[in-house]
Amino acid sequence: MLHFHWFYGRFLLLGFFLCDNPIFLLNLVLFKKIMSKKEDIQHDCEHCHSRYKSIFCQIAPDEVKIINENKWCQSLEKGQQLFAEGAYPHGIFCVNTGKIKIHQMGDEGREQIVRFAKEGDVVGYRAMLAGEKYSSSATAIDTTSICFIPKNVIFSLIEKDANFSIQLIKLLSSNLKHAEESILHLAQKPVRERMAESLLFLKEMYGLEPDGITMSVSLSREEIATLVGTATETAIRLLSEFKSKKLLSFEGRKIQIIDVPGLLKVANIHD
Amino acid sequence: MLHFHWFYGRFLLLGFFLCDNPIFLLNLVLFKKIMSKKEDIQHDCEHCHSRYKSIFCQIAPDEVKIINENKWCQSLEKGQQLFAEGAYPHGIFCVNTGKIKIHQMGDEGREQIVRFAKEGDVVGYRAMLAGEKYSSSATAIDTTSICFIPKNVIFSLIEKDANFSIQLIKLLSSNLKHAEESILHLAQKPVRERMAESLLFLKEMYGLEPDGITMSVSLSREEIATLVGTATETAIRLLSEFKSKKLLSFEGRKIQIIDVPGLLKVANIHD
DNA sequence: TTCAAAATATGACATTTGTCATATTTTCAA
DNA sequence: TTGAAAATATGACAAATGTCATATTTTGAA
Repeated sequence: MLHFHWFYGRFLLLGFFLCDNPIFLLNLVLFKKIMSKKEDIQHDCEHCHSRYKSIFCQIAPDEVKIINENKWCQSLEKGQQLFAEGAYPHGIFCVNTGKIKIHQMGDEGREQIVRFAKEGDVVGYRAMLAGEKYSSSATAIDTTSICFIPKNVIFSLIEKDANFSIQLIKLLSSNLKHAEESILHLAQKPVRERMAESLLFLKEMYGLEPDGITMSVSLSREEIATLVGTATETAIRLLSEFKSKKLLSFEGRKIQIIDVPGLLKVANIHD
Repeated sequence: MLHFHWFYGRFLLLGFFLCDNPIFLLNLVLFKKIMSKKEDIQHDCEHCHSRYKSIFCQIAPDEVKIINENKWCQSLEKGQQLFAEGAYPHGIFCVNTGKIKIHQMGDEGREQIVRFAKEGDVVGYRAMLAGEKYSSSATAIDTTSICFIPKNVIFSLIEKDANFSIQLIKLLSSNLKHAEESILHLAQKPVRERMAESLLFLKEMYGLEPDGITMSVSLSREEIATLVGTATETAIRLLSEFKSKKLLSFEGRKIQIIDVPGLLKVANIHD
């Protein structure tokens, strides 16, 4: 099953690569028919619950219709890659449900997580809008359902709807603000503070399970380390330390946040 | 003289603060008349040499005229602050000539440089476009001449000209790409590599003097440290090390780049 | 010019953090 | 179920980097 997904993913990327070339568009449509699985429900944008949380929240009904006719939905299993650093973007991905990490590969083959996405977020737009190759990869960190919207649809929307441009501008501005804050913290905060901060960030980003304490997102120690910007062993040690200090508890990858004020203190976050 | 500039800067910010309120617009005009110095030449956007290098390179002549009528030019001395973290933006600044650093203050009162701007670049747009307070400060690191364009002019340009929106989107995308690369490098590269990289970056950004080896930008050791993300002493030691290894030479703040391939090697940059 | 303040430089040392080795536990496919 | 591989955990140690003290040089205002 996983092998099938991997195989399918490769073909999908090939499909996107060809989709700027009109000769291959028919092939792509056929390809979709053949490769689409039952799980890949083609959602309806007009009634999409996550649209109202997204950059598409203000667009005209006509435009929603155009998107709906041109989009294509897909589901991803945990660990499946949506796109890879170095590939060419042919559209953007809207997250319907699930969780995505945006990550880059460092010189020594170590990964660095730079952003996350969840329901209502849009993924893969930076490179597409800039007209560049992807500078990061995107991978599902949970079962995820996404819709792909082709490049030309987005650019014609920018042409027609200044409000949509402003939404994109605000999104990029927000990303940039967070990135620059990360720069500041990576340069100046010790690992312990960054670890506490990252855990609180993940809690804010993905929220808690119905029990009110367990974090909804489940990451490996290595992934947590690549988010914090430290070695896996250091991340493990810090998590154990936080556990022994009763700031949190965990059972494998299920982390419970016990003491938010305590974590804020360790993270050196005041006001 | 410097005291006068500081004083003037405060009033300038006050002016911007009031300029959304129509009642104060007349006052602002008067204020400009009174406070403008001879050095603050009011340039003509239609013949502006740096416009063609900027996000305004493609806008219609009518729009250039509107900008020209609403803009206001100012010159800054080295060290003078353009805007401060926490203040509210009322427009954007276009750099005519000179050099600007964008920096944030860390918890322990240590500064972190997150971006630079030069001729043709635009400054202070992130916060303005996002409708937020400034998340960074901007300070001249050389004698600089800037033009201020009010918020409403920019937003009406976004409304009218989709191409201008795309320019802004590409600018933010480019900033975001660089910021995420910085995150990767701060998290994974040792200080020595980052120092070599930063020096090469400054050489690319601001170029060399006519002698072909001296860097045009002149920063204090402390500023270099806040760019690299390290302690001032470590920055000093690394510069001395590079000097003794004949990768560069310096006399105070004037740094000569001697061995670019050597620096690339230290920075661990291949291709 | 002169002098005090700031910037630069350098040594000694402490601390943080990463690396390597290895044990233990968990996971997952055969 | 079972066994191999992967993930987690922990100790010992090394390396990188920051901090503090202090000397030297440079800068800029009186």
